[in-house]
Amino acid sequence: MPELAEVEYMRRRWNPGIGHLVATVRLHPRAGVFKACDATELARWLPGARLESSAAAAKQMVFRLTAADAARTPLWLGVHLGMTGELTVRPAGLPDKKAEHLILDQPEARQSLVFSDFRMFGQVQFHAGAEAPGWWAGIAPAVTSVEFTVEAVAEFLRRRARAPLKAVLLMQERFPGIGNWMADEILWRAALHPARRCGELTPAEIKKLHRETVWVAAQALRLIGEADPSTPQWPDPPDDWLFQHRWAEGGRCPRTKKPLERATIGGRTTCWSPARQKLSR
DNA sequence: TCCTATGTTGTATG
DNA sequence: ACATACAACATAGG
Repeated sequence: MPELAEVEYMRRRWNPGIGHLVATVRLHPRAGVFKACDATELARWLPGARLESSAAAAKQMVFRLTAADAARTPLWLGVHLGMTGELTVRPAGLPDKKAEHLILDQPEARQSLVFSDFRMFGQVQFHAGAEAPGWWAGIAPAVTSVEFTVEAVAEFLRRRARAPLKAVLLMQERFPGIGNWMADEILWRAALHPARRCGELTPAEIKKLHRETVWVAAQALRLIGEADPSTPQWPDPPDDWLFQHRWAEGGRCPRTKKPLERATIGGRTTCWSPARQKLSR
């Protein structure tokens, strides 16, 4: 279920593995999570490699390793968590569990790095070589970066004038890392109805949308992304966020105290506060 | 049994 | 070619 900040939190789960060798790799090559890569390449390159560093961008993580060959070939191990993906570090010797698709054993550190995903919407990616692979280098600039400008958002909305706002906020090529709950949170804070057509926003509304996108992403990264990754679950945002109320039966808007509404918009379950977010202006 | 689920992609249609 | 809408993917839980 992870979006931008939860992905960052999950990336840090494997931090205890950095600086240690991967002695063996265990995987189930027929699992759907290996569809986007060649599982035999993983099995060939990872044994003997050292985990050097990791990074996250949007909903994608990359783990950088150096191979055991004479050339110390740089390796890029990508993980996308899909809906139910999870990373854990487990003390060596404990039994494998169901839906664990990729296990990197680090006996030197008496631990294993585990990627599990029971629904298998997640994906493992892999590349050997100095060049950054497309699945990593091609990710759009972060919404917290200077490249994410009001003008870029305005242009993007203009080209999708007839689509509902909610659908467009989920498009990773402009809003990398934004998922279902963040999109609802942004629209609620910007006081924009999720079904509004992108083409009918005023410049002031576009500015507000941009500002709240940056704010929600930055705050989520601070509250969730920087939390202690050894806890069983990442922390939820505070009570004055829509997040805390959007699933509850009879949930109420934390600002207006009026009932929230729910419907499928842009193909996804969407929650908004009718008292704040109006369709017509 | 039917419905839901914090994601992405392929395909059909406009 | 581009924008838009939606089924499909696989599984568990209410």
